[in-house]
Amino acid sequence: MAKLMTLSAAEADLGFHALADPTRRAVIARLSKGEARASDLAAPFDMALPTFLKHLKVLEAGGLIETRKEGRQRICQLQPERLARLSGWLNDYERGWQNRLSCLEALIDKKD
Amino acid sequence: MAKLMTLSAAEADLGFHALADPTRRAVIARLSKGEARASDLAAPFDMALPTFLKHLKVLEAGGLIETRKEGRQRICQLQPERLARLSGWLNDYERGWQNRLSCLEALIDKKD
DNA sequence: CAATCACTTAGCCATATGACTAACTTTATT
DNA sequence: AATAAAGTTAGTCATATGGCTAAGTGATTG
Repeated sequence: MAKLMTLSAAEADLGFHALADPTRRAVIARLSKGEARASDLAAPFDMALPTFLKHLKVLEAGGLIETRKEGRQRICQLQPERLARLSGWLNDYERGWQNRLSCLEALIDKKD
Repeated sequence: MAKLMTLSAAEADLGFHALADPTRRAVIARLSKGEARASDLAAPFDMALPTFLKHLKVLEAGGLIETRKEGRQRICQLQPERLARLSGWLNDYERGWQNRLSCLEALIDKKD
C-alpha cells in the first residue's frame, strides 16, 4: 500500500499554523468546492484586501493551497494531499481506533 | 451512526494553534504512550520550566490534553477525542477519498 | 520543623501576527 | 492612450507568542 510521506516539522508548523485562523479555514472550505480568484475569495470578508492576501500567503506557505497567475488575476486551489498529511499526523497519535472507525462510518454513511 | 460533534471555531483556533509547535507536538507524541508528570514531560527539552509549562497550558487550552493535580505534581494525559475532532475537520475538506482510503489501508495494515 | 521538590506567578524582552492605509505595478477595456 | 481592475509592496501599529529570570506556594522528606 502506498504510504503517505511523513510530515516534516516545518510542514507541520506552517500547516497547523495556517489552520489556526477562521478566515483561513473558511477559505479552505470554499476552495474544497473548486478553485477561485483571490478577490472572489476575499469578497465575503470584512477586511482590507492586503490583509486578506496575507492570509492566502500563510495558506500557501503551509502548503494547503497553490496559486498561479492568470493575466492580472491570481487563481487559488486547494492541495488536498497536504490536508491528508496533516490529518494523518493526528491519526498517528490518536490512541485506539476512534478515528479509523469514524472513517469507516463515513464510508458507510456515503453508501446510504 | 454516532457522528462526532462538530468543532466550534474557537476549538479549531486553539486546537490547531496548539499543534503548530514542535515542542507541543512532541508532548502529544509522548502522551500517546500514556500519562506523565509535567516535569518528566519537560525533561527532554532544553527550555526553562516555566516556558515549558506555558506550552502545557496551550495544549490544555486547545483541549488536546487534560491535567490534574496529584499532591505536588501535575499529571497530564492526552485527549484523543479532540485529536479525532480536529482530524475530522480536515477530512471534511479533503476532496475525494484519499484520507478515508488511507484509513482503510491503516486498518488493513493492522490486520497483517 | 527545616529543607527540598514540583510547580506557579509575575514580570521582562524580542519577534511574529494580523490589522490598517497609501502608493505602485501589471493587465485588460474603451 | 487613458482608465479601470486586480493585485502587490511598503510601512505603521497593537497585541500575541515564546523565551527568560526571580521569587512565591504547597506538599513531601529527613
